[in-house]
Amino acid sequence: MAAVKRLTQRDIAQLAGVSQATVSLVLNGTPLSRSRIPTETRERVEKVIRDTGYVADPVARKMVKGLNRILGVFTYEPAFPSGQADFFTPFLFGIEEAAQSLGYDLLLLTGAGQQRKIFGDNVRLRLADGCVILGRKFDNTELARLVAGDFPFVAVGRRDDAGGPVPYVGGDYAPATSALVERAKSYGHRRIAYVGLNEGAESTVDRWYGFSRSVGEAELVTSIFEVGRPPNEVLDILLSAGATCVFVTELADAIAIEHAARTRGLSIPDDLSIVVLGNHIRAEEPGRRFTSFAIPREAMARAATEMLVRRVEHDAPVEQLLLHCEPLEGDTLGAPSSKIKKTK
Amino acid sequence: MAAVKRLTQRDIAQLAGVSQATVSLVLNGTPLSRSRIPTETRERVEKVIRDTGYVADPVARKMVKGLNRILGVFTYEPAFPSGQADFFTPFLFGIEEAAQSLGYDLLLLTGAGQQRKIFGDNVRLRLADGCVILGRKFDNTELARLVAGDFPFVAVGRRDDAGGPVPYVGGDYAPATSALVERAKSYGHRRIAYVGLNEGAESTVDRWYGFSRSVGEAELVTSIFEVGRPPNEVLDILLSAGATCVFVTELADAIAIEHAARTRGLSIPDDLSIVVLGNHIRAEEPGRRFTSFAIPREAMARAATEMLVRRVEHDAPVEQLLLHCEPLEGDTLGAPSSKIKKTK
DNA sequence: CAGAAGTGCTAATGCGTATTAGCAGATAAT
DNA sequence: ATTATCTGCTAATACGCATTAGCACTTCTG
Repeated sequence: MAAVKRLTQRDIAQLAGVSQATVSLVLNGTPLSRSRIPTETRERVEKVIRDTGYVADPVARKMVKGLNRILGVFTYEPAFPSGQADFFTPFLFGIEEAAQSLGYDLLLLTGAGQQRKIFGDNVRLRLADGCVILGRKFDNTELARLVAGDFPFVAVGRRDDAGGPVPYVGGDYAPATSALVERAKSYGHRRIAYVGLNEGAESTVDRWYGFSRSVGEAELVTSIFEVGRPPNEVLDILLSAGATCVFVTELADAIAIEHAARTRGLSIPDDLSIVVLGNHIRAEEPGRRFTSFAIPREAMARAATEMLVRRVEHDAPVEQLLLHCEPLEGDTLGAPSSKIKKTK
Repeated sequence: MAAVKRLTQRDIAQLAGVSQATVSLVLNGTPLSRSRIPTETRERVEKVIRDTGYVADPVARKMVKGLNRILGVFTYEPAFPSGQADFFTPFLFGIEEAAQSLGYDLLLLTGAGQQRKIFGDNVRLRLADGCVILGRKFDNTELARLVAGDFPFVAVGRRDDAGGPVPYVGGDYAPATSALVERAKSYGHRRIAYVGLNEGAESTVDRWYGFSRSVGEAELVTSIFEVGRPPNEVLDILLSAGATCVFVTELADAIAIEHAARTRGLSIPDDLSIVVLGNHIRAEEPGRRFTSFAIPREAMARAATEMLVRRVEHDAPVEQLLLHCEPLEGDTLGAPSSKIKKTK
């Protein structure tokens, strides 16, 4: 309706019959300077502020102070599309929760266009005091620039050095994977397979590292370093290699393999144990519950947010934190059937 | 680590032997003013910029330009908790999509505590250029203040006047409900019931309005204006009233009623048709698909965001938009069985 | 009763940029 | 030769706020 003219401190000052400086002092004066403003005046100003709903312009504030009590959230992939929703939602929830309790608002950076870049001509990121970065795969050039620069940020998920240590909070996938391997071995599995990528994103590498350091040479019977291959084909390879247990990085693959196996009349876990490395999708999925480990997404996001605030407020040094991933019992890992054992 | 002093245009100017104004003009002068700077000078400045890696401080830039290109998102209920997730996620997705394509970032207001108020002390809504408001039920006092004020906002969901017309984008529930009633009647239903609230939130009122204007006096055999009543009790009432078809506003109630009916050996839709007024939860729910209508949540959110930007950028007048809700075929609405027909 | 200390407030300044008005010199037009 | 136009640049200002120095006045101190 009326012109989109933002209220300024000058307007407030005029309404309250004081100067702009006084308004500013009322809003955020030090206890020292505050004591020089009598209660009467302060209340008069505060009333006008309340009545008008005035809030200091964060841009001007940022110009002079540097801080805004706003945290940026940058996601390399669009955050909400349904496909990604189950992946990002817990993170966003955790970030929101922590931000709220720390008194920060969230600036969701929409990535402006097709290419999501932190450093575009839209460096709007800097409006925030700092930034949480989400995504399966990061742009390493940008990460290096961030590390080199002086803008506070924290990554969710472990990141390799990028011209310096990257502050992050991640899931401790390697030991979690190792633990599952040990569990499989203690069940008697001696012919184990791996299906999934073994390089690329750090999270992938960590899983493979944890797996390979616990599996002996003799025990790893086959590995399929790709995702989304036709399940029957995968199953053929597994069976002909005599695998009694398969570790799968992607839940979707695990589901497909399990389905294929059942179709052939195989029993799980008797004829083939399946272990998934991380609960990628909602846990309440109906039907079979895969043996896996939990990824504490909300806790990771909360910790990352708190770490970020530490960096923003106290210029804290770079921290790197890996959170424990609890094993999920599930019902797809068991002792191999004696029949298969014999064929070995 | 130590706060390295950012390069400013003044530094660039000094290095290039020109004034700050010239640097600014080189960076973003109009073709008009640009033509007044000889190539030689421009290239000298550009070289310095390239060599130093200077980037204009976006904060200062915004300061002088006025708008922040930020849209606020205010939700009356916390947005992310899993219970609400299915309700809010499509909206957030739509908002994000539209904001992105329009070049806006999103400021998620974290609501800071238990009571969510727009005009609280620490709600810094006004950081944004405008605001999208989400929620099942609004605070009418606040809405009135918003309407009276000059802060651009758009509500998602129809809203009654609050001291003036409220700009909104909603779902057109009344005709969608009417259409389902007509469909039921054309199947031969003459004894129809209604289960759900009929007053309160606008969306509720619209459903009841659409229902009651299409159902004749004689056809409405009973109505239960409450939610969450024990399903067996509800079913008793429906059956003793001789209803052949029941309209339910809450999916949860519909599920409960359907379950109770099946338990008693009733067949749906033969013995009892069930119509749900709106797909409140994810459509891909396994099992029975209720006859209902689709709520175009993403489209609503997109339209609301676009409307908001229109208001922010061009000071556009208040608009009110209701989007069509497509009927969902489902399999819980069919012709009443002749047996029941006879009992009538 | 002079000086010190305290009180209540404001003018002035700077943050880094975009933008406008306009200056000095050169060239063209009359 | 005088004015008009163009060229190449810069000074000055505004954006909205936080912050410092300090003014005018009152009250206390010795």
